[in-house]
Amino acid sequence: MHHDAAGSLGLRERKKRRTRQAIAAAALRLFAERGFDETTIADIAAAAEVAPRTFFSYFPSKEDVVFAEIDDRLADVRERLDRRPPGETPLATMRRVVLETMEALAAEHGQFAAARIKLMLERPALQARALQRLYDAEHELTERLQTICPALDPSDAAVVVGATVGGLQAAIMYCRTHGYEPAELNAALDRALGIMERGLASLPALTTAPENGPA
Amino acid sequence: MHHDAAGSLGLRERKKRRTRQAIAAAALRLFAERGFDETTIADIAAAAEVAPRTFFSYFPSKEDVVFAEIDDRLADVRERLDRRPPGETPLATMRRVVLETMEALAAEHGQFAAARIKLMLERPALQARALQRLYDAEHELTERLQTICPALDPSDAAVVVGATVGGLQAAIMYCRTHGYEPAELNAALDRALGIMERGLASLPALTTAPENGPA
DNA sequence: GTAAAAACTTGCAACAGCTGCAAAATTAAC
DNA sequence: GTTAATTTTGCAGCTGTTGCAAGTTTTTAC
Repeated sequence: MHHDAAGSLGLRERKKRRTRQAIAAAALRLFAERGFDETTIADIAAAAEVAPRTFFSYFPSKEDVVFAEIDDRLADVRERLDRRPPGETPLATMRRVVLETMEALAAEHGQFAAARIKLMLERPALQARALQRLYDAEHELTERLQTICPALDPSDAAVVVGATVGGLQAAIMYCRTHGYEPAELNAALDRALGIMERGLASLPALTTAPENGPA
Repeated sequence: MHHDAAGSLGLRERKKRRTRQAIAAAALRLFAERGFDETTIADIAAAAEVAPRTFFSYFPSKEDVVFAEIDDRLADVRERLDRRPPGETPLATMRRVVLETMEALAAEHGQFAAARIKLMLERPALQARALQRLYDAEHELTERLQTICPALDPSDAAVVVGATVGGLQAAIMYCRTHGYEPAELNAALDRALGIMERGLASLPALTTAPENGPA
């Protein structure tokens, strides 16, 4: 090797990385400008200066390009899980990771994050894809929880993760669709975690028979 | 009108209903026989004895035909929710509806139910679609919960439904992928409901710091 | 430094899902 | 039985997606 400049990455890898990012950036920009359906693969390829055929060697489908960066986020979550100090209870770990991740997301100010959300809310196909990714992530979390808590019944572990992810997701979507500020979102998440830790039976409204007779 | 035979349904409606069912049945049969991707719209249309173009006036996409009957199931759930006796607490309603629905599903023996599940597990696109339907159903459930419990905070209602649906879904999927019998599934659901009612903190494994130092 | 090998890009052709449109067939209404 | 409304159908066309066979670029070996 000659120089090995640019941090231990061969020319090939660097170029691929740049191309991938160029395609993703072009795609998200065009999606934001004209909409998802109104943008063709040919448009994206032209804007990224590659051949249309090349698009599919970087992303398996037009939908996948929307989630290009999300895998990096998942890596962050994994890292936060690994950073668990000895003595921290699993529940505390959960709470910490959730709040840290939200903080990181808010701080990041991702230019594309907002666009992605908007796209997802508009295009059912994208929403479906996002839900599936979340579902896949659930599996990984369940496995991790089992590793941390060998004493926990495997089916219970699945339930714990499913309920937690489902509850948090509902809280986040509620806040989003109701124009909450980040601070309010954090409060809502904290509240949601509390409900799930203490149980639904801790909500008086759920254990009291409501008046349901009409006048 | 001459007779008004066949229960207050015009010839037109009856025919449409039959056509719709014919298409769905042909599609599910072919999917089961050769697989989803290996079956074309033309195949389905031929088997159902309609023109290919007609398929799309009954179902918006090839994927949607897989979920043809599911809307009827949802109607059942709605009815069960309405059948709430006065004095029943919301938590009890939840528990009752879940268990009744599972019983109905098990009793039904749907020939297509198993095939549908298999398809969903194989085809990511179908799994995504199913998750989205579940997500949409969550919204409706949240609205209903709010109607029943005006005292409940709207964001809390979303969390309650999200956590419940997420937890139950996780339990069901766990049982399915681990070859549980219907009886075991019921037990698992009961257990899951208990966890969510009493809270995650009621699981000792989650509130005890595990040993995490290696040897 | 050059030549061979490996990896990546590209163009071409083709298939399948899906849509709009207008003609043909069917059902309903009078 | 005639007319109006609705449904089915065929057609033409676009887009996403894939396989294949060049052509190009980067890497590796000498």
